[in-house]
Amino acid sequence: MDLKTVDAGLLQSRYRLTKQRAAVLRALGDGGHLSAETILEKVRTELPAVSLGTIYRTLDILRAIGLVQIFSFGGSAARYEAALDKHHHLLCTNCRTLENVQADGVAEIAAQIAATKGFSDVDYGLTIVGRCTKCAGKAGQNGAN
Amino acid sequence: MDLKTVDAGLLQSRYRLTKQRAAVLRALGDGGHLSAETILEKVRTELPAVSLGTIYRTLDILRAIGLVQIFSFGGSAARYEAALDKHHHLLCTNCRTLENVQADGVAEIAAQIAATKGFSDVDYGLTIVGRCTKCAGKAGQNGAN
DNA sequence: CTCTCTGCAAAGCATTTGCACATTG
DNA sequence: CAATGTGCAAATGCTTTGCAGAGAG
Repeated sequence: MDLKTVDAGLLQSRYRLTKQRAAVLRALGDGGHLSAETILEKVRTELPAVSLGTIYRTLDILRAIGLVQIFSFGGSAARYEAALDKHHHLLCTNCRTLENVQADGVAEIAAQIAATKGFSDVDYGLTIVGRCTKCAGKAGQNGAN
Repeated sequence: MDLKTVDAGLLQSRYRLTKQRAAVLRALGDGGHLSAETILEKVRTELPAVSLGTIYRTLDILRAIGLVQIFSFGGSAARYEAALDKHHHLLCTNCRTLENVQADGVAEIAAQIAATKGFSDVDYGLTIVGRCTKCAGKAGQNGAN
């Protein structure tokens, strides 16, 4: 993630650019899908006193500005990622690994449905779940929303 | 939902057919997207002593058998519905109303991506979020996973 | 200087679980 | 009967919040 964009995003907003916020964005810069807890650990390597509350508050702000995207799936902790390109998610229900994928055509389908129903300010997300190659044996879970 | 299917589903499984489980399925029969709490209220009209723990345990079993589908989105309580046809979800981020929609072409897209990545036992779900006609003014949320 | 942010600790909710008793097959 | 399910209540895990002091602009 481009730090100029990051700082600009915060500065242009009504929010202040603090070292905690910059650190959270830096933690997400590597492109992973991180839980709040994991982000806390990463941020604490530079700022040992940060609290989990601040992480959550920061992530919420960054989401509001559009710099961060949340992925939450059934029960366990939500995962956060830098909002770069539009993409979809491929989740292994066994090892819970999450991967980004591109999917042509979904945008049109979603836009068309939304238009039919009179929705505005539309966003959409396709989540594909299953067993990844490494987890190909084992008991199965159901449902992808 | 067809009760013959329901009972058969439970009987064919290794699970017992208790009055609580039948009642939960009946509560979902009307086709709504219900929270565990709402299901509890409905079930208590016939079985006043049922506990929330039992509702959750039952829903989990019914999901495992494939009779029930979960929809969970960012933070708030999950919603459960009878698993009838394959469909997708249209969610108003303001009033949180949830509607089922059909979407041609998504199955193929998802199957193709899953195949490329070597996934097995695949399921997928498209969630479209936005502001419904009734909520067309107001501040906006972000992200659809 | 003023207003916003942070750390801390406590609270909040949704969901899960241990245990003794009730029920099913 | 033996195995499984249930109610109750306590526990858990993730996330949010109130407050007093610290920091940004």
